[in-house]
Amino acid sequence: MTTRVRFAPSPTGYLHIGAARSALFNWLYAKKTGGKFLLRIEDTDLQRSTDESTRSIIEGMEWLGLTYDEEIVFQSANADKHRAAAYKLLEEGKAYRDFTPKAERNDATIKQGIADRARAQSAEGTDHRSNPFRDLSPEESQQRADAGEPFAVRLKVARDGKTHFADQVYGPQERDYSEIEDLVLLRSEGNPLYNLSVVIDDIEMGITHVIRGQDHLTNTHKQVLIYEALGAPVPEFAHLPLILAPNKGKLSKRKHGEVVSLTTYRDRGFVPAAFRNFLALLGWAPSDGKEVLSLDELVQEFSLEHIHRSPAVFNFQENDARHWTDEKALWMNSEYIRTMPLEELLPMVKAELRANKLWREEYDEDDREWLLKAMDLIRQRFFTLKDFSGQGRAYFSDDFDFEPAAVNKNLRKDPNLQQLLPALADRFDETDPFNAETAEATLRKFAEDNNVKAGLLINGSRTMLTGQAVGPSMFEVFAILGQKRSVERLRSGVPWFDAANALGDV
RNA sequence: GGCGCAUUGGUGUAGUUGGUUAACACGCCGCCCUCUCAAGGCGGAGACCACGGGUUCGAGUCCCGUAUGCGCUACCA
Repeated sequence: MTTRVRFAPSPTGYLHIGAARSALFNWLYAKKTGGKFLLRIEDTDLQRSTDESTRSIIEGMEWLGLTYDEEIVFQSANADKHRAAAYKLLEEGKAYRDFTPKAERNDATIKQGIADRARAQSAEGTDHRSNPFRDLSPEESQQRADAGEPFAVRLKVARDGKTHFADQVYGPQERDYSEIEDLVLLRSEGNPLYNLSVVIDDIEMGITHVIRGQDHLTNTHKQVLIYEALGAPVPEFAHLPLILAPNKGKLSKRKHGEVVSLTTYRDRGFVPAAFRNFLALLGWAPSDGKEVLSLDELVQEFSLEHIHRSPAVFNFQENDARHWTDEKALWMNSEYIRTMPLEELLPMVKAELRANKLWREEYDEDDREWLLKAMDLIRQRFFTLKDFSGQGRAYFSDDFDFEPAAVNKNLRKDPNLQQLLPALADRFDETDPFNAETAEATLRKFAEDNNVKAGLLINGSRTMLTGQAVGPSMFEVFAILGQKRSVERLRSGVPWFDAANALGDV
């Protein structure tokens, strides 16, 4: 039997990184076992579901390279089947009509309400089987329904016994029936509830392995009960440890904002493969400890057995721009940027330059080689794709900013540079051919002639040519920027030496 | 309130059948390299393996208890 797994998000917001990880693990498992990976949008909550959210989920998965194998299933389209299943159980006496009037619940105090009710029930001595309608005769139940009295349909959970299932991650699980209420299958308005819908859809889609967040672990017992009532085979389950915020609390948009949204990583210059790689390491690790893994390696190494049982903390620091997300994610991204094949990096750099009006059509043709060399030179110290248009701007445009600190440190510090740099420009102008080696020879000779340290000229040049205090080897920079631009920029710096024009004492 | 799950350095993890100086990665610090910053190389700080009891010659690994965190407990998903 080929394995069939699914990712089943509800489209009530952006794609959460925890959900993205679930999608990834399902996808990896499907590939690993040669099975199918399906996508189901759980849009039964029509109030909260939006098309925009559905689009963002699909986009996010595309970005991560998680392709699904069959048509997307929209859960709302299956409501009739869910209802039919509930009615079938009703007919068979495995479910019953509950005519208790629907109680209004307040989302904000729901947890407290649950605890309060539990306490009250325990004081009264009532239990999960105390519903007065549980044992109503079929005839009377039918009569009241025919008379138009509203009712919910509840599963009739047996008084004695236990449910069992073997979770692939958490091991054998069992739960006494007495702990499980007669769960509602159908609301009084006739709409199916989550636990029913998932089960029916999973049966319908032929799902063999349900891989999802640990928050569903205890609900699984209820679902097992539904499978059994329906006489359907129960799939394998594998629950994934949750991803927590640094304070070990729940990672949520309301509290933590955009760090939890997958699209943030796309928008802030992550390489999809890097983020995917990072995500794979949250709650899972390959047996050999190797952490930088290609997609193929990920598929090869992936196994449910190596999934952790304890929750993983997504380690970012709020209100700290430098550590806005997990440092390991940032490191992983830089690792990919500086080591991945240039040809693969190129389209991403192109998109980034384009978005900032730094792209020139020649980069696709005559200047393609130049672009690849420039990328290779500057990517060594970049962390995100954004750096190509940010720190890297001076390589693609003459219109770039000077960092005040760099100007102070490398230019204003020594007034002699005011004459030295233009003079160096004159030497460069006569250097032929002009390349990294000749630029170095020229500069060092010039330094000697003028009895100054080469470092002074090198650092001054760096700031003149790139606006920055840090960057690649300067001779490589001269070479990549070329003779003309190097000379121009060395000559153009008069204002920086003027104290009145100071950028402020940084 | 009940039930469940978890607990190895700041973070991610390895440590699958009890015997290790508790390993690796990120981060942090230092040195080398050097025109700067990275990268790279080398080294370092940082964990009484949540706590308390057992079992055992021996426990991060097994058992019991406690604490803490999280989850579920809903006519939410």
